[in-house]
Amino acid sequence: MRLLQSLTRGLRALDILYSAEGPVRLTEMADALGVEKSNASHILKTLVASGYAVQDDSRRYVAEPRKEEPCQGHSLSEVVTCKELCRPALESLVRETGECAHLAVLVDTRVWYIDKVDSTLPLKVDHPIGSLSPLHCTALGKAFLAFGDATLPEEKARYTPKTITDTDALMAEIARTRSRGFSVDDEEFAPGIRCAARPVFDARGQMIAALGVSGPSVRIDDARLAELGELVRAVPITPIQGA
Amino acid sequence: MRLLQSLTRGLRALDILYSAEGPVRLTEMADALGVEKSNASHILKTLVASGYAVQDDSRRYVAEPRKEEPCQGHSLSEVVTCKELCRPALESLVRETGECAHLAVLVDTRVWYIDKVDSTLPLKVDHPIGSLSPLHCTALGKAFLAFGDATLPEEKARYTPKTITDTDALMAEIARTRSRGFSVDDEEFAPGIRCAARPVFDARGQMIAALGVSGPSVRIDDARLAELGELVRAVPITPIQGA
DNA sequence: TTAAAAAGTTTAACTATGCTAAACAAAAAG
DNA sequence: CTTTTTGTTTAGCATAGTTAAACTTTTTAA
Repeated sequence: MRLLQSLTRGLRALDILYSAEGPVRLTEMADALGVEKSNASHILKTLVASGYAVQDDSRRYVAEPRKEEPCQGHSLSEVVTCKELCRPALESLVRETGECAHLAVLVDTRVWYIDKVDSTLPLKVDHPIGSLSPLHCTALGKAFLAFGDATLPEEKARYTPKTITDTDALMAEIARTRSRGFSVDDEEFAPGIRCAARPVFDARGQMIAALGVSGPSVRIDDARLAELGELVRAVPITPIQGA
Repeated sequence: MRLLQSLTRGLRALDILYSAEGPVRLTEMADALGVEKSNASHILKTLVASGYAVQDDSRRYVAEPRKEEPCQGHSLSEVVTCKELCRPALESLVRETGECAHLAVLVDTRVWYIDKVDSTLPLKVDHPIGSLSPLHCTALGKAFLAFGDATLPEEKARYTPKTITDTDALMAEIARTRSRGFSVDDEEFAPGIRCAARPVFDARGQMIAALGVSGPSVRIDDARLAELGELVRAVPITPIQGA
């Protein structure tokens, strides 16, 4: 086995840049690597040319933060910020529709309810905050399937006669959701409950949450469900600042 | 300026590994770089030797995730797993003590309540799930200050006459908390409420959540508070698997 | 301001390094 | 078991990478 000297040294230089407090001088680097400064210069220039480092205005070198995936998913901080920014939207939806509104985020293969505003009517839906629901039979879950990067679960449990358990049928439903701009749940998770939901995006255009309105079927016929969908879709949300 | 060929190629190989879906075969890499496979082999071996990649059992290469900060904080998935694993502890504490139990995670400068089990008694504490509270005057927050990596907030608002707003006094309180093994809140956030809390750690030994029991002061004298603290500290929690 | 020193870049030239090619070894497929 | 594919090692030559020295630029000192 033949280890490549210049590559080994270059990677070592990268290590040094990563673990350094601040910017690193050429001479320091040459000393640290135990090579001539001309050589260190070539190494560092190569790191810069490959996008692994940058040279600041005082000619010192800094490691370029790896872009790859800044971390998969959203941080707790982003999620809470989103929750707080979506609150007014939830409240105004409840005011306008009389039905309750929910906010949820994607966690692996389920949605996690992180906020809600209750309906004031005596007959009402109540998914408690902190509860988790499946993706394939809830409006919030379908929003993640249609607009987020959730993957269709293999297992699709049946909760009601209306639950869509066929993969192809669900794919078609998701395609419809995309073109419509909002997702619906027509008594697919719990009998007597209908729901319409939309995606909420972060500053990078990544879906971070789903926001929905749900109520009892007795108050929500097809026309009303479409109306709720449009209202949910149109409700203004303060843009979430990039992290 | 002289750019180093083998270093440039090595960094390009790293890029390919980082952006690849799964593990990369030697031959693919050689093709992608436009070099002989023997050369690609040397490059990859060098990346491995420098700790930038690893070779799996089927001899394919994967980029080693940059260790530095594996990502700050916990993922939603870890948090929900923790919540579900802590549920039995919350329930058993409520059964044993008659008071209510809460679970919270750290979000920036506040704690976020993500689960609770209510007391069955008519006079009870109720921090709703989804709400956020400050660190310096709650038992859950103090647990993060003492056992987690929360930093002491500059602004320490006064909520009750007992709220500790002096930095030195709070530091002393945190030191006491560390040696005691659990934190307490003696009517520092809301009059008439006392609370005892403990940290919950993940597989890496990082604090992920705080778990506490709280009740009305009329039922909780100093001796009872110490007793609750010991109960909270001793309650068994299923270890959280590493991510 | 000027001179001296230090830090960084470029050039030149030699040889050790890192390529290609080919042989060898080890898995995987048939 | 044989064949094919994939990965590793070896050999040897050409060149990429090293050192050393010249040259620039920036910083420090006078």
